[in-house]
Amino acid sequence: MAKMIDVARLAGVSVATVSRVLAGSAHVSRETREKVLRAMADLDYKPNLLARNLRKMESKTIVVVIPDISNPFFSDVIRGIQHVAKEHGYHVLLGDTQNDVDAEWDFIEMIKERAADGVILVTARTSPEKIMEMAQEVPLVMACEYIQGAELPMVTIDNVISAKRVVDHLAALGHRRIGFIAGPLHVIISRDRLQGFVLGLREHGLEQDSSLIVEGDFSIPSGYDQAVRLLQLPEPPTAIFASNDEMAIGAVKAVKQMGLKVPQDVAVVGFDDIPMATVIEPALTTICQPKFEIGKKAMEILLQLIQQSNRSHGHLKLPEKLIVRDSCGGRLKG
Amino acid sequence: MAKMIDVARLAGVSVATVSRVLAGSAHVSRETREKVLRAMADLDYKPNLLARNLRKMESKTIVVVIPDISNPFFSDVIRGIQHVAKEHGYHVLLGDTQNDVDAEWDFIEMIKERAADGVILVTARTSPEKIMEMAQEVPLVMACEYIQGAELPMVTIDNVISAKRVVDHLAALGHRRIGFIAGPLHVIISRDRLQGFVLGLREHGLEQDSSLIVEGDFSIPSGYDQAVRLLQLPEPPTAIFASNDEMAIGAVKAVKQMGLKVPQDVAVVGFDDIPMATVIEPALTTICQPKFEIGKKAMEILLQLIQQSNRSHGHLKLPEKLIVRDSCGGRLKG
DNA sequence: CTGTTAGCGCCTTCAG
DNA sequence: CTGAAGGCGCTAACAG
Repeated sequence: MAKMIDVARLAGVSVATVSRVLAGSAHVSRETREKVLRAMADLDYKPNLLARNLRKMESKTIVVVIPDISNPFFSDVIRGIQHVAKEHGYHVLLGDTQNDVDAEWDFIEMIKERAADGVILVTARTSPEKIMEMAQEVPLVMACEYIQGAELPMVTIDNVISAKRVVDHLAALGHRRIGFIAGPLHVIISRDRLQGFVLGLREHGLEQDSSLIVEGDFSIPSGYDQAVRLLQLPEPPTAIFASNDEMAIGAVKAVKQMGLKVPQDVAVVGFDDIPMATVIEPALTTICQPKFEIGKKAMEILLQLIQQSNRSHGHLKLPEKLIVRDSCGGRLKG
Repeated sequence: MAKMIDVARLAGVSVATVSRVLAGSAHVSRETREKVLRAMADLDYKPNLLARNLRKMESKTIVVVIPDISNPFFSDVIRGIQHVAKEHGYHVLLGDTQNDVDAEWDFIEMIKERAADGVILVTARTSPEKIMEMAQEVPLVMACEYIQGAELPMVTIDNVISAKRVVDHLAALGHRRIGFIAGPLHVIISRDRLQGFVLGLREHGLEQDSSLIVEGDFSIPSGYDQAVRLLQLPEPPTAIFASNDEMAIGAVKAVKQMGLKVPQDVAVVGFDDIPMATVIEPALTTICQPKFEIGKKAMEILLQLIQQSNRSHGHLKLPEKLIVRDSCGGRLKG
């Protein structure tokens, strides 16, 4: 593998000049540049990034920490991140934690080892304190998840408002008794969605029956189980709002299993708009998070953090969209 | 950020000794080791990987090149890769090409820039010649995809046999007129699956009507369109075998749309066993590739390639599984 | 516009 | 068992 000095010798210049050509510096005469370029081509020269990185004390790499790459929700976020990363010459290291807290922290610490220049957290099971402390020292951005009141860059949607919009939709359709399958309540976005749900209920003067609120774990089976619970109530709901699409899919299965129809007997709404939402029948009405945009924005902010030590970013909330498909039907009869 | 010399000074030893402790060398007395360890802890010392990598001329990073991270098929392969990578202290760089050939090549070339020690190709749109040439020079493994007759490590299933097994299954169920939706025929695994299909037909003495073979592009809409074509034939098939699950899902939609039932009127089989296959109704009978295992195996082989220059690996074929769900029903009536 | 030179932080002989 | 010293290949002052 040819190195810089080989190019320099072949072109009859110094390594500094070669380096300048590589950097696209303007302070090189056209003919010298061409000589160098030719020598590089002749030798099939590729700069050694290991050396460059050490010299510049940067890795041109960022880590994106996600709980589980198999979860389709994250792939669009990652695509957004990679899109911006690529434009700026950054590589994206995959930090799939498989829901392991230690793994999460290991990935974050890669920055201190200079194996990465920054980190985007799309999951945060580590304690908020540790994360906030780390964010003081290294470029760190949170996406999708966030920490309440934290002074660090976070890119999410407004989960409260989004959930409330679903209730608006359901109320407009005539539903007055709505069941809610919450996500695990120890994560903040689950609590936000619940809060938005309750807010909507109140605003539309709908029943607030605590037996209509159940808690799942974001999985299809838990959506199924909790939907069964709701449907077995003495006075079952006419609509079920699940806090993510997986649980909504489970709920649809439960409704069908009990011999009822979606949306005629029970309307179902999801959250996130994953690809599966269009495959299930009926296609799911759901909230679409701008996943790609969230990834892009998170990466853009991270870049700013890396370039200057500008720690002045706060919580950015991107607009979500309500996608109306078939799982809620038209207006309720009666 | 403390560096090695700081630790050395605090512990009253030389940098060489600190380096030895870091490497876990046995040639350090217990008390010296403890002194050093304490100094490292006191200073919160983290080795600078940039420097280490340059010195050892390695990046402890591998690139996994995939066509599209949003395609759920690949996430399990990546998980397998990451699982092994992690065990061996390697990082995984994401090479999502978005189906762009140039991007593919750029990721492969990262090895020459020493930004990665090896590459796993889960897609290969670059010319076989270029890839084979590159494989001579750098550690490279192919997974899922392969190049016919190439002398490089490849980990896949046997697509011919797998497809034949599907025909076996359908034939056993009594189907004699089977439609086949091929993948894009310029990719080899599509041709393999077609070949297996024809082989099965022949073996079971079934009709070989060329109008029963159509070509899609692995997408849901193409599966839908091609299924419609098959069903509109004067003598439509009683079963449709799609070359991947997405097309099978499209086919199921087409069947239903035409007022027919799966599996009663038309059986449908897919290929790959993606998560969606269990969500669609009826749940898809399909071929399950050992994706996680393929990823693991590919990474293990890559590691061997990196460690020794052992280029003696060939084409490894892992066993697939036929997953029987509901989309084929029981035996055909009559 | 071009060349010389001093490191970046670490690992690894080679001595002792 | 421990220390001294020479680079890995590149970039960025500093000179000229």
